[in-house]
Amino acid sequence: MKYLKTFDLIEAVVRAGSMRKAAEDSNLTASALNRRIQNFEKEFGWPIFERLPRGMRLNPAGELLMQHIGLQRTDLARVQSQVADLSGERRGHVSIACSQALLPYFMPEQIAIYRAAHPGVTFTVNVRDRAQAERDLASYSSDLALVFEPVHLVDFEVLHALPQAVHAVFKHDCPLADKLVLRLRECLNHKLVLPSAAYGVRNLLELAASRSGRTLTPAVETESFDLIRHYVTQEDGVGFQIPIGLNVSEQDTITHRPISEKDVPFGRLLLGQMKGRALPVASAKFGQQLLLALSKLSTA
Amino acid sequence: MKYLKTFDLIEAVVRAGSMRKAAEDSNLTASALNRRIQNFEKEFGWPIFERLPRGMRLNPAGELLMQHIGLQRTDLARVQSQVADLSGERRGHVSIACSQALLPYFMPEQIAIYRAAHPGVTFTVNVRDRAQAERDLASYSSDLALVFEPVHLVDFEVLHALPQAVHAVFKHDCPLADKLVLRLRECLNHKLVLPSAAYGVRNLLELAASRSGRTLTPAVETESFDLIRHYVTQEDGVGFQIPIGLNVSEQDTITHRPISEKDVPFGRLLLGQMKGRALPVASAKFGQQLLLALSKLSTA
DNA sequence: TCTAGCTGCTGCGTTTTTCGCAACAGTGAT
DNA sequence: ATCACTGTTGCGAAAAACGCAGCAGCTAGA
Repeated sequence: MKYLKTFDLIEAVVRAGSMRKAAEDSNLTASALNRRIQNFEKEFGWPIFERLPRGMRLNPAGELLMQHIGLQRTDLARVQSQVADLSGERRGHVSIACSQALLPYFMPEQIAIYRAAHPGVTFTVNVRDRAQAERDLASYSSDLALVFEPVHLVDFEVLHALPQAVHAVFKHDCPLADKLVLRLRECLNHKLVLPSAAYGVRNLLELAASRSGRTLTPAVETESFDLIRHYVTQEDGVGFQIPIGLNVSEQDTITHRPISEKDVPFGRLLLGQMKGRALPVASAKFGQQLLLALSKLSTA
Repeated sequence: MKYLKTFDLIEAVVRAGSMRKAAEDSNLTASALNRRIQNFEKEFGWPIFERLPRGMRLNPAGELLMQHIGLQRTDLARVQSQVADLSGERRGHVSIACSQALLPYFMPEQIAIYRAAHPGVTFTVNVRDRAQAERDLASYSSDLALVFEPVHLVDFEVLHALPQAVHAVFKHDCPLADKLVLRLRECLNHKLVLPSAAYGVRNLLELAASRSGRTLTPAVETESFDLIRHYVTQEDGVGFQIPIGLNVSEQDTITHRPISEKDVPFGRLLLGQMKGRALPVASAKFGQQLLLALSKLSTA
């Protein structure tokens, strides 16, 4: 869109931090870029950059304008997506921010299902912890979010909530495998492999432990859920995850059991979007598919 | 804003119904306008007008685009309003759709209060019935709505709800004035001056009448609340309104009494905005003022 | 302290885009 | 058939955007 070029240039300046660099990135001379920005500021009524000896930085007015630009872009994408949809062809792009637990099985399967029906739709999957995911929605850099136990919940419109028990993960020959439901104290006697503090599972465990007067002393602490699953096969440890990130096909090496709700409360896996925002067709439809899939999981 | 000129031209064509007329209105030649629209359609990817032998009309894609244009405009206004606000000066514009009952006393007073504090803020007051008011919000042609008993309530975010009893209005020497609270059947024996069917008061009365097996046969039916108030002084009739549109200063000529809630249920005067929309600063602040004023009324 | 290197900014000639004029093809009512 | 009206297009002129070169201001490093 040509009429959006000024906005592109403004963003280029923000990214580059100086006009001359931004001009190079945009295949323009600094003078032309300078004039465009100055003209825009004149029209807009206020300067949007503060001029520093080492370059340019957005001022508060500019920050507000960037929000507008983001909204404007995504809304145009939504319109074009809807138009494409009523023209018969389903095109578009879906960007979703989701927790790490969804990466191994759930999201690949869901995306494959959707793309089988609509090959013209492309996807961006952003791995975000629960706080970052909400910021993603607010800045329009993700259309949907599927996260475990989000933090703030302002501007987060919940489309579906799936309760998930925290599961303990261990080698299949671990004595813990004998029972169908575990108590927390049974697990704490083993070597602990825990996700780091930003994650919802860790949060739930910390709460539960402190309530029973104990502290968690992990042998291994990591941001990678993958590492948790694999480490317990090395050393006889116990990891913790939510079942949507676990699968039966691994049962030959590792297995998992839920921890009693009496010890660790259920967390909620939330599917949501920016409150009040009209999503592009592709994202809205994919959101509906996710909603259906999550509903099936909760009844199963 | 120059970069919005193409959108202005598109709107001009929609309004005029043909390019040549729109070109005149926009101080342009038809050829220049024609090219701009064609170029835009090319960039946009789809035609937005259908060409008829007698002019041009929006196609479905164009209708979607118009939504985007409306949103885009109002969001820019919001940003500029916010920027003006953080620059210290409170400028901006407030557009509000409201029921007729608010016109004589409530809105003038509230607007005067606000403008006394912020002389830079201008107002547009659109008189809309309860259905039109919601369409106004959805099309971004009004920021706020203050209406009695709205109909659909989709996309209508309620900021405050003020219960209002239906009041009977009559000359001060009417025998009805003897009691403090009236029953509906007492009023129906007089000549009725009723608002037309689009209004909430009429709706509540019709429901109440049919429930008691009676029908309303108005002597005068009108869209003007003003006329209702004044007609009852001519012929000894009974009109119906909500108290927020009535005032003590008229007590020398006409007076009013509430109708018992047993007969006619309370209606709700709703202050609201488009769901999920971020309002310009001036509109948001004025909405807060209205909210406060309505709260005082409900406790008084 | 001086210089090299970076910044944003501006006058001027050139290129690109847009515009106005006139003419053309198609439709519908008189 | 004529007339009025529509949208559309070729072409020269006006306007806007651009590139080049050079300006002043600041800072880090020799």
